[in-house]
Amino acid sequence: MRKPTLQDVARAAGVSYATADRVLNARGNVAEKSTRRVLQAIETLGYERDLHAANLSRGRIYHFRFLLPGGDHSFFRALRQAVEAEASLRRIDRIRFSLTEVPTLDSDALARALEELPRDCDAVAVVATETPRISAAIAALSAAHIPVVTLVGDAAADIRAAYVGIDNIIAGRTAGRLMRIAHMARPATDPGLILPIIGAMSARDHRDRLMGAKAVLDGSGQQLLEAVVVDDRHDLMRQRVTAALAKTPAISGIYSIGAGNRGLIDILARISGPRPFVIMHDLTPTTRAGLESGLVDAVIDQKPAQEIALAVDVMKALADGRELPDPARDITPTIYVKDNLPAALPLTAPAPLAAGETP
Amino acid sequence: MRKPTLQDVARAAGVSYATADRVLNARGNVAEKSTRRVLQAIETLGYERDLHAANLSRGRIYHFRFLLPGGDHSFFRALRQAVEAEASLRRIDRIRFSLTEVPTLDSDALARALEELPRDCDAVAVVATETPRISAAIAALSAAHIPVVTLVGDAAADIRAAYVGIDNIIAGRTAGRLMRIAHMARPATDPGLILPIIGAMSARDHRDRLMGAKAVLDGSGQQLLEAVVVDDRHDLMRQRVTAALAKTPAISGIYSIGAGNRGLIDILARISGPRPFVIMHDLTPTTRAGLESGLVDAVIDQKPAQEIALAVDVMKALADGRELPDPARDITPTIYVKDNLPAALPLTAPAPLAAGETP
DNA sequence: GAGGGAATGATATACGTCAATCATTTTCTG
DNA sequence: CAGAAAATGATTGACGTATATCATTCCCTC
Repeated sequence: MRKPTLQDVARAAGVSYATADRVLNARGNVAEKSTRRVLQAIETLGYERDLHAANLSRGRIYHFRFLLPGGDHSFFRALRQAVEAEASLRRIDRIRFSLTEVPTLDSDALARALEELPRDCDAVAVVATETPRISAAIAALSAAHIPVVTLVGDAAADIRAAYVGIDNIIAGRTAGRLMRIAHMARPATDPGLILPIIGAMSARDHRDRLMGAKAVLDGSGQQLLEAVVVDDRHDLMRQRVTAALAKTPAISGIYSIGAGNRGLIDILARISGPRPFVIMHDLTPTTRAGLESGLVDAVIDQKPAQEIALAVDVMKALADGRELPDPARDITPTIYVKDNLPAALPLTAPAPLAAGETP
Repeated sequence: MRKPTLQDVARAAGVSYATADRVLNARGNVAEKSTRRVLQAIETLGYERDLHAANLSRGRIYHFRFLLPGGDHSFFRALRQAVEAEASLRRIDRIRFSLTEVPTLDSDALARALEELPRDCDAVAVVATETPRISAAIAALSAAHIPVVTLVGDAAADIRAAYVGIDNIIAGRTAGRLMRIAHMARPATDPGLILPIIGAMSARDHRDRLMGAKAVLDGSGQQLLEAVVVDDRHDLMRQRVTAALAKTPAISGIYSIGAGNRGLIDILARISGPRPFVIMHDLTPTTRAGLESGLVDAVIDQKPAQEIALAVDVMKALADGRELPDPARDITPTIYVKDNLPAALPLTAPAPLAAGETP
């Protein structure tokens, strides 16, 4: 009862191995009748090509390229580290990675990087924004049979092969929901004031989050103040949020949509008396410390490591022409509170392997 | 710059392929000097055995056995479905699964199943409870070089090879934290009453969750009432929780620790006026509907599909004698609210493959 | 029914490893 | 130093597929 091989298929179809191979690999010069008989045999035997044997024979090594924003923002650093981690895990699967850093928030630089990308790879993953030039570059890659997976931020849906990342409107809605929960016991006469803090209004993901939060808070009674813009910078965060708190002392909730949270935590630490309910994005050393110290109440995370792992699974499936992996492993915004932070410890120590011992 | 093969290693070590093979596969009859030179060559060349070629040569097919509770509890059904899903995904990796259903909550039956388990597999995954007989059975399997991975519930940590699942104390703490957040705006004179509902006090996971919640709520002002025990049954849930609500109308929060939530949702739907803040466990059709309708405020989930996927990764790594996979993909209790529910839709439709087209 | 192109079969080599055999060389022991 | 034991080298046939070559057979057309 072992798995059928192509030999078995050929025998069952009453043709030679060579013909079965010609059908399987679409080499042409096969009579329609033979093609049908081979496909029929594949069907009835439940034949599946042994990918590992095939790749071994071809000497194939997968090559996946990542185009990720550089710079020292914690989130992108985490993404890049996740790529390194996957690289060492997947070497065994004959997968090679290339990681190119692109200037952050520079859509022309990204477009150029995509245009100049060497066509020597099996798939590309890129943190995209939606501009015509970038869309054109992605379409060109697709035309060259290099599927493009968008990561974190999406491009036009009909061009890229798949998007792996959270929906930022949903992330914003989730934050809004937590705000409602934190405010639900307040008296109707004082439902609460919520201050959103944003990196830039031009950033699509930030706008989406704000929009999502607003949608959930509408009609809840809580008033959403005008967003403070801080350019993802700690210093501007300190300045402008301090000013906002001075102007509106009754603020009962803060939703920090982008980065620069170190500045916000400094401010929170100095507040005496009741602190507002605070939600931040992305689990970084800073936000984690904020949760642990109790200055931050919730962090909404997109699990960069899992995102990269899923992206690699998707790219592999695309390269093999297989179905895309289980959507149940899809990325949804994760809520971290003080108590469900992931451990920084390994699962369990591996059993030591004696020298020369074979698995 | 292709990957070095064992031939390359042999050449570099100045020995024949046969000797290098004898070292790599610990076949014995090799001089210590040769062993050293080969290991040295492996080191300097960075040689890694090509697992796929090796398995092809051996004709090896991995065989993993799952021992999962049967019955129609949604959570265990989800676990079993996840195994089926992995089975079809991993067939390509030459992994075969066997799934045995064991009576729920019957530790003797589980122990027997473990004792009688055919020794024809490469690893076992089991939803374990901690009894001496089960521990002994697991130890026996380990002694027979069959690593055992515990799932959902752990056994003695020094016997099993790895545990894949959430920490239920942490899950309980997370629920407690959400309760605190939902109650944080209440006046000090009326901090709130919280009703825990439990399946059975004898269930370790339920006890742990309750303990975790209690730890976080201690000192918060909210009073944790005595737990109502409902045996994970809808009918008892309806009866006893109705009674509890009648007796203590001021209940402001309900923490349902186990199953039987269909009964609870029936009750909640009938409440007119302000409803208590409700937390349940495990995303099932029932709890999902509860979230969507607004009767339930939060669900704490352990992501069974991901849990199974991680367990398979772990078993594969154990079977290959490799390091265990990235702990960053570890399982932490996930908080679902109305707005961050996972989509039931696929990631993206796969590109259609022309007849006979080769990937 | 001959000629020509299309279709098919037979066969070989390679991919990297495992597992085995057999001949040969080295090392050890008394 | 002989003889035995240990170590090594050389080689071979799997595993399932890819890819290529060459000879043969089939079918269509004129």
